[in-house]
Amino acid sequence: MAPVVKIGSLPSYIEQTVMLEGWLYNKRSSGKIQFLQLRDGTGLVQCVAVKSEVGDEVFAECASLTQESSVRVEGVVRADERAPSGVELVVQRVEPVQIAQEYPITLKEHGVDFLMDHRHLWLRVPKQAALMRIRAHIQRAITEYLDGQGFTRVDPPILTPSSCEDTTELFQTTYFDEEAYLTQSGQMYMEAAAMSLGKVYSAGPCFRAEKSKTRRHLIEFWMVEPEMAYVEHEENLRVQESLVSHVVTHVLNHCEEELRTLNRDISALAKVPGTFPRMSYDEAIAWLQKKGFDIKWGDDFGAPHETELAGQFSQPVFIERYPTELKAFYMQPDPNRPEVVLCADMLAPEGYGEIIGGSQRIHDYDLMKQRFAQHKLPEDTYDWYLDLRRFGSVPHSGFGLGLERTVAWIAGIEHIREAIGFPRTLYRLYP
RNA sequence: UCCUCGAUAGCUCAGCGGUAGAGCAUCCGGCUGUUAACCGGAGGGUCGUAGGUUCGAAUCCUACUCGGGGAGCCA
Repeated sequence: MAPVVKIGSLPSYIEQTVMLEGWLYNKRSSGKIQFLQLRDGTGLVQCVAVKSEVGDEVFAECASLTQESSVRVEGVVRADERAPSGVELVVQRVEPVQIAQEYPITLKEHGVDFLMDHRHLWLRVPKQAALMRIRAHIQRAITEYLDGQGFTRVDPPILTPSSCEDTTELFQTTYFDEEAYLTQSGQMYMEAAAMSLGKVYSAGPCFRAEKSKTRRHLIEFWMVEPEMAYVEHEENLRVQESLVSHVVTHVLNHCEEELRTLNRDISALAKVPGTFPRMSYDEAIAWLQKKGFDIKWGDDFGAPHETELAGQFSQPVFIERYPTELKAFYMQPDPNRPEVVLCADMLAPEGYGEIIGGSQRIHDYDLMKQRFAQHKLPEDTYDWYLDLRRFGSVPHSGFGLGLERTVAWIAGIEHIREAIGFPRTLYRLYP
């Protein structure tokens, strides 16, 4: 019995007899020769069955295989310059595992709606598989980096009693006799954990019931939220640029094949690692005004503004110190200019928009209490959050990195929905 | 919520007032080096739903349903 090996490792089995276990990606045939394109999750290889060599029975078995049929194939590995991957398998024996019915996703074009309805099958095509691998590598690079920097992963709850901000965008559910909501951010819990462990992060799903229909939005998305005690604004930004640089470098080093499958412009990614450019909100407004945009100090940026701002740079850019009024209640005011907060958004280049939002948090009890009143937040549900300012409060900072936006940018895809296995988009809960 | 575009064969689309079409997929036949293989043949349709205009509607009008893209908001 020939050893079972993975397609990705075939180059080290030249002239040996091996068994492959996979699925038929495509088949081309003539009267007396068939080319079976087999995939197994590690790669794609062409298996050649010649009628005069394998005999009528095996040849007929090959002919019976339909697109996406599962099959074991035994044969001899052969180096061949005509093969895209440099190797082929000369078929000796095939063992159909299951003959697939007429497969819905052909090698031709399909519309978004159809593909989304068949997401469970769409994942099998090389491009989607490459995206899942890149996503996994990005997650690995993130946790590798943070773990290496002394962060401790702490998992916040998914079911929460109330929101971090306002409640209109929350998915409501019940918790026995109480109202409960699906989390839209683990940040407040991370602040609590940081007061115990110093540097912490979470990496998990967030849910926002926003009626957003754009290529940058998902209803359920994954966010990485580091939080650091005794860390102020400046260091917060350095951690962010260092993390993102590490992630991009990791993908460049580990996902060359996947990036090629996706036709990603690798030279653009290679320019990313390093120190990122910065603009203050003030500078950004002035720059936009000079460009002819009708915008004044105190206005928030829209998508066209962000695209224009990020378009100046080949690296992600920080836009920092936004007006206090525009930002979340927990953000620390700049001590020299209380009308702005010590925050920054990181905008990805090439028009991918915001991938990180972060800030230094308010650590003063009285100021936080005042913000609660201004934002009419119910003190009973947030009392534990105020406790963090009652018992050994320290300056601290953190940020949230949108995983799918980061994947979409690094992979160079058009739409964020392909950056997650089973996307939840507006009005789509299937499959 | 608003703006905008769309819905015709299993899929991608053409047809835009006068007999329902093509490519791919499927099935049959041919082909010993194919690369989304190719060549020949066959089957396949309540033209999203409901109403209206008209001698006649896939085509024009209205409403609805479902979906795409975008805005706001955000990661």
